[in-house]
Amino acid sequence: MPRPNRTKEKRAELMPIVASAFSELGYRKATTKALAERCGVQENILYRLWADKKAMFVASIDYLFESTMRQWQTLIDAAEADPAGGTAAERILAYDAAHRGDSGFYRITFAALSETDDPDVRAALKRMYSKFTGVIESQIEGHRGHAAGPSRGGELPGAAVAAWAVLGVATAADIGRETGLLSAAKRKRLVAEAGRWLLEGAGG
Amino acid sequence: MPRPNRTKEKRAELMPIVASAFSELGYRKATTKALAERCGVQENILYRLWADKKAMFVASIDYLFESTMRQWQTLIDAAEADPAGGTAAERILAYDAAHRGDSGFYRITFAALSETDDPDVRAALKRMYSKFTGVIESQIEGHRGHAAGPSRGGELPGAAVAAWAVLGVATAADIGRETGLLSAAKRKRLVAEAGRWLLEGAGG
DNA sequence: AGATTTAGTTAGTATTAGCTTACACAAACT
DNA sequence: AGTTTGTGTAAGCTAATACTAACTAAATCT
Repeated sequence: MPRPNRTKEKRAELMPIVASAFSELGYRKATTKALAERCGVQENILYRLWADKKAMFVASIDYLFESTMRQWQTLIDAAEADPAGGTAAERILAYDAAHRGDSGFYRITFAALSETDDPDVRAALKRMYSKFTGVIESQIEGHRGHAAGPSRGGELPGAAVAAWAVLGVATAADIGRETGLLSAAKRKRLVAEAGRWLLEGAGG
Repeated sequence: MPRPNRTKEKRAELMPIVASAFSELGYRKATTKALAERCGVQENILYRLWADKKAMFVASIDYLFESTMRQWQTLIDAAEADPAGGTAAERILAYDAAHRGDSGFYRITFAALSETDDPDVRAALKRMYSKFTGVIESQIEGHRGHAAGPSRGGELPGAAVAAWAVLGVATAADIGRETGLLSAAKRKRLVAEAGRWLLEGAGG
């Protein structure tokens, strides 16, 4: 029988390019023509890999989320291997404070958030934020359980609330970056300080 | 001489309709046709009031921001008139916790945040967030200065950081609403708890 | 009334968007 | 070799979008 199907590989090859195009351009300006050009293929090809433009966008959301999760997982693994270097929550927070927004991932979330009347986009976003806050929440719980130091006990917001708040603070950093209102140093302080504050209510 | 120019009045009349259209539909789906239909006029007319679609969008951003500020101002005035009922910061927080997102204002900010490669849109956003965080910051300072109760002093994040964090938490509430991941009650808790926490580090 | 500017209506244009068709070539199999 | 399926290239199609032009009617003035 005939030549083998390389669709999956091709999709994997173009996915990062498509995702970064959506990140940089937003949904509207990431025209199918622009996407194809960046991929160095004809528009045609993209339509053999994904049903339509929206599918390319949704796939980009999933892809970028999973990239982030892989990154986090290495930090979680590192924390497990070497507990003395801080909890996973602390490491993620520190990493995020230093690199928040570097990937431009947040830009795609803004694009998605203004396309939420589409059920597929909304579903992808929901998936993403649900998993994100879930992971953050369990990391916060893990941190509060295992970390020494002055706990503020009952006064602390619940882990679920704190998780959403942490996510919000990170988003604020993104907005500060996007508008040019917050320098890299200030963004770092924002994520680190407010994040730590929400994590355990202590000044570090 | 000839008939008087009603341009300003007409603009003021249509502005809320245009703004709500952008809020509901996002930039992309708020076509000039759709905008005109909602306004009950021909597209033509809109182009006599604003230079182009982008100008309508930017005007909407400014308009919605100013609406919010007027709302806040009444709370600030009320706090000044009756200090016993809580500081302005507390009132704004409480109000926001209860009504966050009702206006759909946040939807336009998401749309704007994915159009930031346009200098005019970026400038409008920058203006908006700059004023917002400025007001929040001064309210936080006012609160910390005047409020009684257990202060956590040096451990608190600076007012500027706290202002951005509060804004972020509010945005997280918007995301939770938009994705359907946070119920009204949970959003309220999020804004109230995390907000209060960031405001003064006390459990209320 | 007549001049002059605004307001409303209708129609239209140029471009571009997303998406498809058609066809030649390449690679795997029997 | 021949068949079959996958891949690449080129062109094109339809619908919609942002934006304009042309014209009529209505106000306000002298």
